Amino acid sequence: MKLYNTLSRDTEDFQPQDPKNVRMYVCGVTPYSSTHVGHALSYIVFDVLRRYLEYTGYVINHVQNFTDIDDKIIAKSKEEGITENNLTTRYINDFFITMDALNVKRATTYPRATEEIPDIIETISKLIDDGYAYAVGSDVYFRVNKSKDYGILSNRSTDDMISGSRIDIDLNKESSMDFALWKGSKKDEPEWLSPWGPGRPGWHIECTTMSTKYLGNQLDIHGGGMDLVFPHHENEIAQSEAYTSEKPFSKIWMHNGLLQFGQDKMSKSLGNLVSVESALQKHSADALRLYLLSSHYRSPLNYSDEGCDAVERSLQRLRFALQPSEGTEQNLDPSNFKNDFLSHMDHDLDTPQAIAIIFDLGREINRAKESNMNVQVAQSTLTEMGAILGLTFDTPEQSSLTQAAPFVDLLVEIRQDLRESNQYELADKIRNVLASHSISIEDTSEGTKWH
RNA sequence: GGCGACGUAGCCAAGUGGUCUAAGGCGGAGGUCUGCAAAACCUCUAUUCGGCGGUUCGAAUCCGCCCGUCGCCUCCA
Repeated sequence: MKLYNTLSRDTEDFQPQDPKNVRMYVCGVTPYSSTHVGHALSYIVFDVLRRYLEYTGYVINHVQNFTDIDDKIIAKSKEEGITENNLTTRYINDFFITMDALNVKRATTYPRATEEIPDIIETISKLIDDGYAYAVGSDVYFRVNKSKDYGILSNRSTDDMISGSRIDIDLNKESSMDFALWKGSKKDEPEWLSPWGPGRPGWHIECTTMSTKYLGNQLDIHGGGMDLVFPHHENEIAQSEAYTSEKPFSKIWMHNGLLQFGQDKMSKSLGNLVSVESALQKHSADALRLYLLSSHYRSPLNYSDEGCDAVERSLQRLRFALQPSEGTEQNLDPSNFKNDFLSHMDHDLDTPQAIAIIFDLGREINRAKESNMNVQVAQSTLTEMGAILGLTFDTPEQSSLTQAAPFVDLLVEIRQDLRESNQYELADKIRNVLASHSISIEDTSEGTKWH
């Protein structure tokens, strides 16, 4: 399998250190607001990567963190008058409920920064001992100048960064590039005891501690959104390689393109977020997933309800293709479709092309059904390919209809009687009335169906 | 100022130098089926890939310049 590596800016053959097991670390969320469709994109992409790697025989150790302490979390909990832990636990639960609803497989381990403080302190201590970090009062900073390769991931030089910097220069730091590993606590802030005084970990260091602790010094895949390349992942590389003295920290760095909304990026600061919860009220999980996978994972994608609606309509055709069929003529052989599907997945997770194959097979099945062919093998292949993309092909539940079902059945029955006595005007009236309640009628060779 | 991405049909969106007179989806037009529909299926819907040059036997794909859109450099998936 080939994967694009942000580090080399090129597509490379994927070869984990261990031929059977894959160590994958995916940057998780900072839990202080509802899970939005941008998160969904990122985690669905890595879910598909994982499903595909598992399909090809690898065992995946997938670690995903929660950075459950930072400035935003502190501010939000103050605003709501609850503890930081209450706030983050609420949104971590929201995250799990959302991911389950999207059929995203659970990671192997979900470490939380606040539960790893002793290890984080140990990591920082070693960095200080080795000369990579220094304390100023109760703050600790990483000494960027000591990292010769700094900028290797985001392809920028420290000189450029300093000259174009929008950050106010902090006089405590040796260099404006240095970043905080430990932040001494201010008034009314949560704090943990440390050799440098009470405080909390800075952003970045938790990932170094957790990834090395749960996956070892070198990862096979490290992933996250494109917006994490700088400074987060750049700083992780600097810290981690300084800490372990091993390079590279991760063999492959994968970054998904960011979801746009209208003209802008969807982001917390712009406040143009669409929560997954609200998206799932309008669209099925399959439709949302298929929509997000319909453009390549490294391209930006513009989220729209219209786009999801279009995908929902297209899904209906696939669901139809999977309905049981009694064909007895020769088998439809799906092996070419499967081979094409897999070769597109092999090519840097080319889900748009893979999806095109799924639609090709769906059409082929429907065509074969009409000529009474046996399509069972082809149908199970279609289901299998869908499963690699995390699609269930489940028919969306119309829960509001279950109570009305006996009445709809009755109307359909009456309509059938009317049709048999050629009273089409009344029959069509029933159909129109049902249609106005979003219930559609289909007269098939096996009787009338409604949904 | 630095780094990077993208510009393909009415819309969304692939495209791994030659099988690209460019996948797939939505929408649209016509047809088969049907009492009529719906669904499904069939046919059609970009001789052309922002513009201009260049490399090559050959470019949507590589290189340069220009125009336009966006992202990162500050919290972010």
